[in-house]
Order: sequence, then C-alpha cells, then structure tokens
Amino acid sequence: MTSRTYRRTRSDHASEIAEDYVEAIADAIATHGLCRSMDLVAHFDVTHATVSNTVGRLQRDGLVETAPYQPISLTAKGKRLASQSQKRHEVVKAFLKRIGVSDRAAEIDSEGIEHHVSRQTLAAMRKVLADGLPPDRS
Amino acid sequence: MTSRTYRRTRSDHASEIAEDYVEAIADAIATHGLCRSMDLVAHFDVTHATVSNTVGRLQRDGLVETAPYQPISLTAKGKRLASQSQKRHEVVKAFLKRIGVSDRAAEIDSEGIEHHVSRQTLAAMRKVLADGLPPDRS
DNA sequence: ACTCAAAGTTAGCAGCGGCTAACTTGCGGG
DNA sequence: CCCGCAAGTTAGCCGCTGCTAACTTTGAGT
Repeated sequence: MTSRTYRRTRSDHASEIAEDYVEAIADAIATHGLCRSMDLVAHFDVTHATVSNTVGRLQRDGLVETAPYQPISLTAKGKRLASQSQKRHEVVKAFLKRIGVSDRAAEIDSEGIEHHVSRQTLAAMRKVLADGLPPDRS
Repeated sequence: MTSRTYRRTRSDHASEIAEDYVEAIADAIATHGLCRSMDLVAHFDVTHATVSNTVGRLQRDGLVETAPYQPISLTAKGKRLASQSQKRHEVVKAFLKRIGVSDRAAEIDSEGIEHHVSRQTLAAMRKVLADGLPPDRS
C-alpha cells in the first residue's frame, strides 16, 4: 500500500516538463516549419533564460538538437516522445469531453492528467470512446 | 491557446506535495491515532531528513502543527485540505475502476491524476458513477 | 536508574526550474 | 554598409525537494 506507489515525485516531475517541451516543439515545427526559443517562451510564459536552460537539459538528455542561435529540432528519441505524448494528450482530452467536460476544461485538465495515465488507463479510455462504459459490476 | 494554461508547473508542484502529505498524515491519525515522522518516511519512501524539511514547510504554511520530537497533527486548514484531497482521490479511483482499470492501476494512477482534476471534471466523474455515460453528441 | 537503539533534527550538498541583469549575436531597414 | 533592436546566451540568485552524515533526544528494557 505504501512506498513504491510514489517514487514518481522527483524524477517524474522532470520528465513531465520534458514531455511538455517536446510536444510544444513538435507543434511549433508542424505549424511554422521550425521552432525558435521565442515559441517556447510564448507557449509556457517563461523567460528566455528559462527556456535556454531547459532546452540545454533536453539536449543533454538527447531529446533535442540545437546550436547557439539556431532553431531547435527534435532527435529521433525526441520525436518518438513527442508523438507518444501528443497521442496520449488527444485521447485524454477526447475522453474528458466524452464524459461531459467542456472543451476549455478538458484542454486544461488533460495537460495535467496526461502525464499520469498508465497504458492500462489509456486503453480503458480508448475503449470507452469506442464502445461506451463497460458493464457495472460493483 | 498558449500561456495561461500552464503556470501550474512551479507552485502547483509544491501544493501537490502538500496535499499528499496532509492526506498521509490524516490517514496515519485515522489508523493509529497519531502521526510520527516514521509513518511518512514509510509512506513516501524518503529519509527522515526529507520528512523533517517538508513537515517544516507545511508548518510554516499553516497546514500542520508539531514541536520537536512530538507527533504531527493537522491544523483546521490542514484537515480541510486533507479531507478535500481524500474525497477527490476516492472519486478518481472509483471512476477509474468503473471504466475498467484494475484496482492496482487505479490506485497508482489516481494518485497522480487527482491533483489535476478540476471541479468540473470531478463533477463529470461523479455523474458517470451515478448515471453512466452522457449521450454521445460527437 | 541507566544505557542504548530508534526516532528526530540539523547542517551541508546537489540538481531542477524559476528569475533578473548584463552581455553577445544576427539580421533587416535606412 | 552599418546600426540598432530582437533573439539568444551566460552568470548569478533563490526556493524546493531530495540526499548523507553527524548530532541530540526519547523512551523501553534490563
């Protein structure tokens, strides 16, 4: 019951940020062909300096590639993480809307929730979207 | 579309930990009548030192009361937060199980998810538990 | 009544993710 | 061509949340 259920706390917080960033970078590239720091500054409402630091960590971790004063691109690993996150995000958002949450709230909540959804829960959400609720045996 | 959806990142991470702690403290008090640091050490699988620091912050923020070498209790504010978090946690967990997620996975995921569930989404989950899925108008 | 182990505290370190301030670079318009 | 502004970087700060190591306090068992 205790202990191992946690252990997310520290390292997971870091990977949440990584997921948010690669998603935003992929989005910028899809939208205007490339991603500059300013896109991320606008998206996350943080300063250049913060973006610079964070992107530096992402590069260290092999998720993005960039050189000084150059646009930011995703590595293969980064692209994989981004598309995975995007898919999860979409499913969670669609699911929330399906259970009656407004578009706006679904958008906000899905961003927080997506990072904590296991494969199994994601599958359950997909199933509800496709087939409705499973029979209630409570 | 951008910006304001975030701004959780920093300060919210702190309050997630606060919620987890008051919930665990309330749980320990409910179970063995009082809460000692060791209960939290076991629950979160961190060291004494970490618990000591964190509890110090919670005290500073008016959520708990404790004196050196004394058990930890909740203030009125802490109790309010704890029962609120517990309720939310229960609803989320019950909801996940209702959509077909296993007990084990529901337990784990609900801990991560509960902190990101808005009033509206919580209400939607309750409604599904009570009345099933709303009509699909997609 | 003492002792000693367990519980708790304190000090000091590290990494993350924010920030501001000061600097450098690069580019577009005059 | 060059000059200035916007974009990006770097340095240095702070707080949080972890840690280890060394200390103090408490209390239980002989």
